[in-house]
Amino acid sequence: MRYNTLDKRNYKIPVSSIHYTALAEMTFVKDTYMKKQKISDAVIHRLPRYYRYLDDLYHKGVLRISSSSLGNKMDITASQIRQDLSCFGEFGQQGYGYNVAELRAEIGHILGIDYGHRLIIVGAGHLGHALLQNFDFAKAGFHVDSAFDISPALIGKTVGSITIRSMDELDAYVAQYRPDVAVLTVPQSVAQPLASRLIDMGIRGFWNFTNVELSADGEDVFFEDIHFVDTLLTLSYRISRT
Amino acid sequence: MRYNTLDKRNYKIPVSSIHYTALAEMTFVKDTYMKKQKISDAVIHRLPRYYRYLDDLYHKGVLRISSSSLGNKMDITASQIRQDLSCFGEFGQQGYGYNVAELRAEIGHILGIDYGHRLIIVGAGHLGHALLQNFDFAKAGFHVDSAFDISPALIGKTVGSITIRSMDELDAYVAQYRPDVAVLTVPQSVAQPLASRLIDMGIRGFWNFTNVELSADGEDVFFEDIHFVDTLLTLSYRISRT
DNA sequence: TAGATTGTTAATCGATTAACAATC
DNA sequence: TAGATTGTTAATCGATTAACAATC
Repeated sequence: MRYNTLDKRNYKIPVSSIHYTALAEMTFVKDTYMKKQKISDAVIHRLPRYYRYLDDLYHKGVLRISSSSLGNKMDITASQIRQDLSCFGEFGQQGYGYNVAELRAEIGHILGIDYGHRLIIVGAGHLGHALLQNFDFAKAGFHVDSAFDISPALIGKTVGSITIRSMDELDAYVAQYRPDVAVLTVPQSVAQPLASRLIDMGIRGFWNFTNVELSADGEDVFFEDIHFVDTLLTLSYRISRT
Repeated sequence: MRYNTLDKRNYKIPVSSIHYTALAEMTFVKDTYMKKQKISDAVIHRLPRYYRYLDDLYHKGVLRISSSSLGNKMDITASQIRQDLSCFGEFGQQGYGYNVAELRAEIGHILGIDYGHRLIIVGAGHLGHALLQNFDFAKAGFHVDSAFDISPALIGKTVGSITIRSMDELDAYVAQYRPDVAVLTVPQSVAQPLASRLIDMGIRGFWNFTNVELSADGEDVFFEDIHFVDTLLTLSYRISRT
């Protein structure tokens, strides 16, 4: 059922025969050689939103949906949905639309939700604490391995099922358990040196809650920044001119 | 010194003679009538980042900067910076560049940082609490007026200088003090009805930490969403394919 | 089957980058 | 002054939308 268009002559091979990671990065050209097909940031940033809407439909028991009715709900064009999805494969059926459960699973898979990523929380102050208490990491397919802080008042404390460890144990812990992602809920001043240290230890993903932009020279590292101030300023801009 | 190009013939009038709010929304056309010149979302979302970099330079004591050196720091083109700024006026000087303090102040002004916006925090659970404790609202030009919760365990408690009020007092409070923005740190299930209620009471800006998209039918209301799950899924996507 | 809806190609629209005259 | 750098117009690039043959 699921096929992927591979070259200009529309020669198709089953998606299942290609490793998924590779799929998003390549497309075949006429001579059947591979060539990188970059997925634009605009598309990538829409994927979680697609997932959110499909997950909602799924839990409401909706079985199928067309690009046009999904577009209505999401306030985007049906064309955009079909164009976006076509970056990753063919998930629909003419005359029918998309099977909600199937498309939800496919997009979840593209997002890596079923990969079993593990993360650590570095900085267990109010914000780190709030994430530990409230945030449903499993919803994004993540498992919280451990949390770290320098404060003696916090070390040893248990939040949910997680016991806060001393920062002194960080290096040994990362070396042994090799988490995929570090959540940075530390003061700004220590963010970059800490990130550099974690990168050296092999961590390649950062969920960065500090208000600084982090850098990793040359390495294959990804930062996802939550810039609270920036979003609040955007809101300030909008309400200031009406 | 600061002028704004107003029509196709490059007739210029001093920026100071136009009310700032209006400036971003209009441009003159040949017949000198006003016409809306929409500032694109792409530009708007870069403004806080410009502010952040300029604020940093300012605090480091840097007096002037050219678009090309700022572009180097920010990893964008000098063209883009000049193009973006030209939406709002002329802030530089040929052969010199931009005065850091002046440009910082101008962009701050465009963002409404000096407007004196007031906000309330609705939901004083872990996340609301963390924001009250840690977040420097003043940095974005906001003042926290009050916080609200339904939990008897929280009502009456003081966090920093803010005493948490009962949700029962919300309507009367908003009617009397008319805050500009509401921070929504409440459970998903109550987010939309609560937002609708606050919109009815005249609130037009929402800093939304719930994972649902809110709607305001027809009204002139702005939502700035912090979708934690979405950003974490974006990170998941990126680390899953390398 | 006929109607609906896909995936994809082509057309359009908008955003980014380059180039350059103006001028500090 | 000469060099540097702006603001702006033009060129390019990329993203969105429209259109439609394929087909369930």
